[in-house]
Amino acid sequence: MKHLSPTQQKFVLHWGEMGTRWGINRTVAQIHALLYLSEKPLNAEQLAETLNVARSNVSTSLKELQGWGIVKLVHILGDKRDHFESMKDVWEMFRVVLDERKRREIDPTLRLLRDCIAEAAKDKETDAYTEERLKALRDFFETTTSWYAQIRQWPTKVMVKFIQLGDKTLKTLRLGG
Amino acid sequence: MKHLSPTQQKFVLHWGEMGTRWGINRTVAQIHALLYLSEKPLNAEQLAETLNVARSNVSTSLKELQGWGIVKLVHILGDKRDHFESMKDVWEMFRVVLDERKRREIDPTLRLLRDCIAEAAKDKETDAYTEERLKALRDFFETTTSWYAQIRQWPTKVMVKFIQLGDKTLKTLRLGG
DNA sequence: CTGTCTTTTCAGTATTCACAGAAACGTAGT
DNA sequence: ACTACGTTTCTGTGAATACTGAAAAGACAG
Repeated sequence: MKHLSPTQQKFVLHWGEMGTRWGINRTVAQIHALLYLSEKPLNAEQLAETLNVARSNVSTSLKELQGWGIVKLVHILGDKRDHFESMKDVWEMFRVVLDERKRREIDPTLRLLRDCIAEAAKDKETDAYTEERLKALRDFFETTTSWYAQIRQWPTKVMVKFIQLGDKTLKTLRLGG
Repeated sequence: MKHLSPTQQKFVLHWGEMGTRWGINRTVAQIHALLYLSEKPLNAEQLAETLNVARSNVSTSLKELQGWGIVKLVHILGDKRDHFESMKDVWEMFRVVLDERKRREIDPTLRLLRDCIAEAAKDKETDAYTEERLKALRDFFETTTSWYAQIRQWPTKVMVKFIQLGDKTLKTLRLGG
């Protein structure tokens, strides 16, 4: 690493930008991009040098990536420094990120919706229409998360096959059009 | 509106919080929450008062929500002020948001990946491994977006039925396990 | 136990982002 | 064209977030 080809730079910058759009710190996303493109695991110093950020910054970003579960610490023979590598299977990687976002964001939202609906049923302040809207939202999240919980277990190969069927599933499942 | 029930407040605050986690401005998300819960369209002043934010802020936030396509301007008979209402069908709402995020973020990413891959094939600086990783990412986005393009057209009813099948689709489609 | 190398924590600083308030602009009625 | 009401744009301010550099903590070899 250390100096990146223009192509690699372009990707790393873009990935960082995408990160910010989805609520991920730019540097965190850039480090992830770098590790994803790298055949060999990299250490904190290499990352800091390549991206021109402080090592402390790299350290916390790596912690965050490990927290997401898409980067892990590995050791290189004869080198006592920690090295890091990204998960390389794209499908698996997105599955892991989805799992985590579900756990951090969707599940709490579902809990809150249930609480709100229970409260709304009791108190007189909250009008019926609001209650109805909250229930609609809850139903949506319940339906989609339960679906996700099932299909996330499928092996990647099955998943890809399924996805590639696309529209055709409609006929096979006789869901009408 | 003007004063919200504690339940409504709880939801509006949470929705705002969720917004920030997904790269949406907090106030924008709160306004959306309010409109979603409200049976009647609201005007800018009502929103500003209820949320205690400046009208100018409401104005820009409403523009943003209209840009996303989940809030629209309506007129009330005998009132010349603009009123706004949120889309109420949750499935449709998420479909619209997904469409928009695809357009703004996924599509440009896909274009960039294709560019990078084309460049990588030519220049000697970018190693083969990087090229391979970029192709894996591109394949992922191509497969998933083309799937989405097909299923997004399904009527909500069909969609819900399909989702509720969950795991069962596997057997019916004979995709093995 | 000591010295060296590495990672982590922390406090201060910089940058980015959100917001308020004022001014400018638009529109419809008279 | 003027007025009244509403919307949008713009600039300065404040808050949140990201980042750096230094110090502390940890690991290991000798």
